[in-house]
Amino acid sequence: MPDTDPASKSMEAIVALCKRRGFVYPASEIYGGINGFWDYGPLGTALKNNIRDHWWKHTVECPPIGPDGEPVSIVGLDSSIIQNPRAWEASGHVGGFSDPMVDCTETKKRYRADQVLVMVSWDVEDGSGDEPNGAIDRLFAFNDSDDKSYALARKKAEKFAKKIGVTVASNPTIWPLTHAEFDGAYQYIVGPDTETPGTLTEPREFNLMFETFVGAIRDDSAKAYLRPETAQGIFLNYKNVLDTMRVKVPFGIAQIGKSFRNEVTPRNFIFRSREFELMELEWFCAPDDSPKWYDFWKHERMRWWESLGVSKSNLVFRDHAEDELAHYSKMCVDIEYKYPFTAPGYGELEGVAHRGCYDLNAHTRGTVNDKSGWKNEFSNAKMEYLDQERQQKAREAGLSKEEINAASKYIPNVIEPASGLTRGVLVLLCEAYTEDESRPSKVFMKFKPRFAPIKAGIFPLVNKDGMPEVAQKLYMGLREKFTCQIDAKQSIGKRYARMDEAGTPYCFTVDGDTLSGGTVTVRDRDSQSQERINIDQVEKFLAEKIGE
RNA sequence: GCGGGUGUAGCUCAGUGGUAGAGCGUCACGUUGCCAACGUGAAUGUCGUCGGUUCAAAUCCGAUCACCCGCUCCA
Repeated sequence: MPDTDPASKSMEAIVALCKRRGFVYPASEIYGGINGFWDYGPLGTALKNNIRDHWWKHTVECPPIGPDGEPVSIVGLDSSIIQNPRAWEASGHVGGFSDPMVDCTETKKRYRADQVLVMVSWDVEDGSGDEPNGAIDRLFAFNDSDDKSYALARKKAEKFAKKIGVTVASNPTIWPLTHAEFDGAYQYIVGPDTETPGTLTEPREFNLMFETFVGAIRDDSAKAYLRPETAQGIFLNYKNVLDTMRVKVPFGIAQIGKSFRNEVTPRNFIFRSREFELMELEWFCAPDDSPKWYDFWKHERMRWWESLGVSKSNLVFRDHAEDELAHYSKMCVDIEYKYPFTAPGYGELEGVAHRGCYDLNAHTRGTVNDKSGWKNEFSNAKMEYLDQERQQKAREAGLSKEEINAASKYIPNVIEPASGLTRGVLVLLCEAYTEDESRPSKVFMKFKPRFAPIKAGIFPLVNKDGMPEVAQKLYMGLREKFTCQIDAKQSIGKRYARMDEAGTPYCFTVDGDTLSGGTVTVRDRDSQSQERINIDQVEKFLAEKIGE
């Protein structure tokens, strides 16, 4: 029985197979590659498209039944990668997406500048008050919301205070490292994990958005950004969709597309790359309905991943703690997969976020982004929604005009299931990779038939006695409906082995009995067992297996 | 961004200063009677890249790029 636990699989072996069989290549490899970018080969592209099409079908074309028993309403969109840069100011990405970082030159540790606090040891009980005390030229930094780090800094401060004959206040003043008072005073600051002052660098900006220039002139007025997520394109078109598509809240807008993040450290094959593909659904609903929909999409999305053939035991939910929520998010849960490089732990595959009314509000004129401080004086969109069903009910209930408005006018809340398509590819590759010493290829890719890049191999057992002609005829009939390959070269075993590594679920072999009795053998990839079926039944057989 | 490791054919790797190699894979021809069979033949390399030392560099030195591992980061 082959082992299905990702913990037992080698990432290097999976990467090697991906290269060898044409799933994934390093981008611009003949020039030495480029960090954080990958090209999808013929089989990888097919696998990616199969996952993408499955998502689109189950999200847009044939969406699930909602919690109230009614089919949910979702429309598709394909927005531009480059948008007006003000969109990214409003969304908070230009300000909030670039966290200033400080490095410790001694310990080589890196901290987010806004998460480092400094104990201002001027505030000692020697009566100096707020006046800087020249005798005390050492400030002790620690990590925000880390009690141990605070205790350590305090201990260091007390030791130093004792040396110079003062005591530290029981409740010392604490300022963030980003406080203007510390400009040019870094030589006095002792980092959270060191004893010597002056090892922290000035905060440095790490903007994760790729910049480009629109038009021929490369100045700041022409600066634009490659989108770091597809979601904003949906929010920018929310009004357009509402005005033209006869949709009403609750409804969803779905989009699949490339996104770009200038990651500090791309790592782990295609898990964290700088160019990747997202499948995002923005679900708009009334604020008081939002918990119901959050819960619905959370479980719906897990069901969807399971429908790809991913083992339940390799998937988990992980609810975000309050302090790790993004600036826009009220609640967030990740669906995580047990990747070989995270096992026995799990790594992110999809996030389902409750974004509240943050995004629609952010694109409304007059809104001030609470993270970046950017004031929106450019948008001309009003995002408030009039819920006429609620309005009608409120009227019938005989409520006052104010009460009717309160009940029926709102900025919709957003539930966002956002998954990485390219991470889905990685998950299926890891999930399918199965070592089996007993077979010639030593390894096979156990894709669920529906997602396999190649659905069937068609082989004449030997290249004579009319078998190639019969195989060719079978192939010509099948190729219009299924991606399949005919192969008459070399030994039959070698052909099976090749198909095992490509993850082709079924191989049909034309042999002597085909010529006399009209049957072919079907070789099953996973069990390696064979059965005979009538050559006329091959198409039906495949259709049934792939539909499962 | 920091530290460690690796880089030679499509893959796995050998080759420690003196003519660029093996196994597997790929391709062609022959053969074939169900799991990488066999025979014959062929293609595939600026030894990651750039520079230095040397009569001579895959090999020694420096830089750089990419990948892997550990930190860091991941709205």
